[in-house]
Amino acid sequence: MSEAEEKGLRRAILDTARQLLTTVGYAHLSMRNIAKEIGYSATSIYLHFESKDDLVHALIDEGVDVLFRELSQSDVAASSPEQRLEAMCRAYVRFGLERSEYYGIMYVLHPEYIKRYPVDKYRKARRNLEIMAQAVQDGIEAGVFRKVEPMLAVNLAWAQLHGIVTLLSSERVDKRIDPDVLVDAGCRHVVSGLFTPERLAGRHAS
Amino acid sequence: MSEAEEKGLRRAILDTARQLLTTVGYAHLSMRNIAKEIGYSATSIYLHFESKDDLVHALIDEGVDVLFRELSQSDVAASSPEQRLEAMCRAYVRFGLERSEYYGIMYVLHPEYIKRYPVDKYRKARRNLEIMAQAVQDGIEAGVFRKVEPMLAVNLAWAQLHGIVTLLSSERVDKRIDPDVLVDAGCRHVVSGLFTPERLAGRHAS
DNA sequence: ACATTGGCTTAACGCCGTTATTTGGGTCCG
DNA sequence: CGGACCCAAATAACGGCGTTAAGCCAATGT
Repeated sequence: MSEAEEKGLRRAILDTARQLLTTVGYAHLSMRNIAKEIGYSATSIYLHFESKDDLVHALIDEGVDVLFRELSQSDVAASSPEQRLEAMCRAYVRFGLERSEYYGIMYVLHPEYIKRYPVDKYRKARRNLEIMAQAVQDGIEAGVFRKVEPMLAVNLAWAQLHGIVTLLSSERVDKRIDPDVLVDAGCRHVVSGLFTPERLAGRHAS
Repeated sequence: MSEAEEKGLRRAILDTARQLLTTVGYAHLSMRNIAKEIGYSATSIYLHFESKDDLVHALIDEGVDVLFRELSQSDVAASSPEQRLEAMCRAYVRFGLERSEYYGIMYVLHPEYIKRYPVDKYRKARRNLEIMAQAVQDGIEAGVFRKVEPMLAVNLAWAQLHGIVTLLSSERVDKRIDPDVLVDAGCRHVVSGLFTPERLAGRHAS
């Protein structure tokens, strides 16, 4: 429409698809309803994306950037390594719960539904773990964290946060559990699991 | 076929569906290919299940039972509360990775793809967390675990294990991370996160 | 011998992603 | 000016999906 004329159909398609992801979800995202929304025929989308997977890959790419930006902000906003790590954990969960249109296609969609995205994009996605790994590394060097393998520690942290995000957003967690409390416990659990025994002794102070 | 004649079509449908889940995955599980496999027309399935969701719910029900059985076995096989908990964590991950045909529909399939299953079945599914919560409770009473809310602790543990299972089985974890090492670290992390400071001091001994 | 049941089939509807074909207006060149 | 060409966009169509409606036919009961 107006948006299409200014910035091109490609941009309008992506925006409409992202909006449909939030309203109807991936399961009901179709080339035909994207097309109807922007007032074109479904096949016109194929002039800008070679397949639905290709379109979704482009959205994943955007999501990876958005997440990286939010992690970066949390990284610099906090001072000590452990505060930086915890801040990034909270940012990750917030992203997962609030930008679920991105999170779903980035990390939840099972690979059998979609072609893997190209190897070069993986490199970019990996930055989102590496920025957290750097905080772990810094914490180790500062003597606050135990001497662990940073990438292993970060993958474990990732699994914890990812588990929280997916269980909450798929509404599998019992209603008697307060989501905020769970998220809070998760983020602190991730950080305190890295503390040295000495640093751990004063845990209840934080 | 032969199986169908002995135990009824319903059983053959469930078995075929489960087998197709392992071979082609949920995304390509269809009423038509289940039917083709057992030599009936697709519409015959509707004589035994009112919908595809209904069929999958029946499989979820089976999966819940299988998981409960495996958790129970690990529960009694170990002695101390912390060993029981860790054994159940390992059993959970093993179930998630080895019986992924069940795990996918039980815990990964996004609710938008399938109708929620009935409330009474939720109760049964909750047993799988409650049996782990009991080990936490016992550990607290034995003075080995900190005084936490058992259901909160278990949901956090569940999130950790669920995250590990889903990231591994969707092949999102970097190949340089050894899956066994990750699982091992995860299970120990879950348990050690519950230890009292005193018990934690001797952590490296275990 | 006829009516009724019930297990099973085929036909069909409206979706889906995708490909092949056609339309139609604009642009460039002789 | 006229015709060749291009290209964005549309329509038609294919094979797949879950599901519903209608029909078939052998076994059963009376």
